[in-house]
Amino acid sequence: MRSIGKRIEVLKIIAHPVRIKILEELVKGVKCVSDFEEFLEISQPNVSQHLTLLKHYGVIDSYMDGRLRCYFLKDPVIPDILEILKKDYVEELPAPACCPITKKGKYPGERRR
Amino acid sequence: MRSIGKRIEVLKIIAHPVRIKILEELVKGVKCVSDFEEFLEISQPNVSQHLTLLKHYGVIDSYMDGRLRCYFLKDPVIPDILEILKKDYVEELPAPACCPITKKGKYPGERRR
DNA sequence: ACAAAATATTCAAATATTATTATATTTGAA
DNA sequence: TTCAAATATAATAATATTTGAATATTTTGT
Repeated sequence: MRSIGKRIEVLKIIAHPVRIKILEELVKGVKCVSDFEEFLEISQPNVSQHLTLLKHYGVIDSYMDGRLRCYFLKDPVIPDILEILKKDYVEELPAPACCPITKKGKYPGERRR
Repeated sequence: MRSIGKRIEVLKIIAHPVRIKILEELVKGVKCVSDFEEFLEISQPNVSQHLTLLKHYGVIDSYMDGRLRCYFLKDPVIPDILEILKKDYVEELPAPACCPITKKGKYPGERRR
């Protein structure tokens, strides 16, 4: 299991529009570089760069299949993260009750912005 | 509800060790700046910068309570993300079966690294 | 062995992020 | 209304990220 620090690193790495798209494809199944090149609208070298980065952080892995390099998901956190990104949150969290006690002590004042 | 792009932005913003610590405190309840200053080992201006950033992206919100500025969680995605960061994943995702069909066609070759 | 297809690497430029330091603002109390 | 506590802002310097362009590598079929 990854340390909390490593998990935060992974979170940072996947928090990129192109890489999220890549991962959304990979949860559906294996894809090779030229498959991505087709539906992401970026250059082949850039596709490779993103894939290499994801692989370096252990998010995905790959194998050769003939001439094609096929990528697949490895880190089990990914499906959970993607699910949360799509989840329907209707409300904000409830605002806290007035004037909670912090370590600095409770103040009686009215709330202001 | 946020767009997918905005959600990815939020993901990126929270993917920082200090900001994760801040959020882990805030899921427990309201905290003011000097509370954070105490247990995060960073300067007061830096604490404010992280809090301001989180607030700017709508992750947290705040109110004045006397002299203290109190921060609290706003974005409902945060508890879910924090839960995932702590979740115990025992295994990697299963590797895909050999030689799936990609858009480029199925290759018969043996797998290689 | 050679050529072509598929993918990776390298480098540089542009941009973004981070933490530090110094300074400013805001608030309640005296 | 002045002072001090609490917090915010601004400017800077250091570092990291991102992309594009050019080039290199790897693999299979011939």
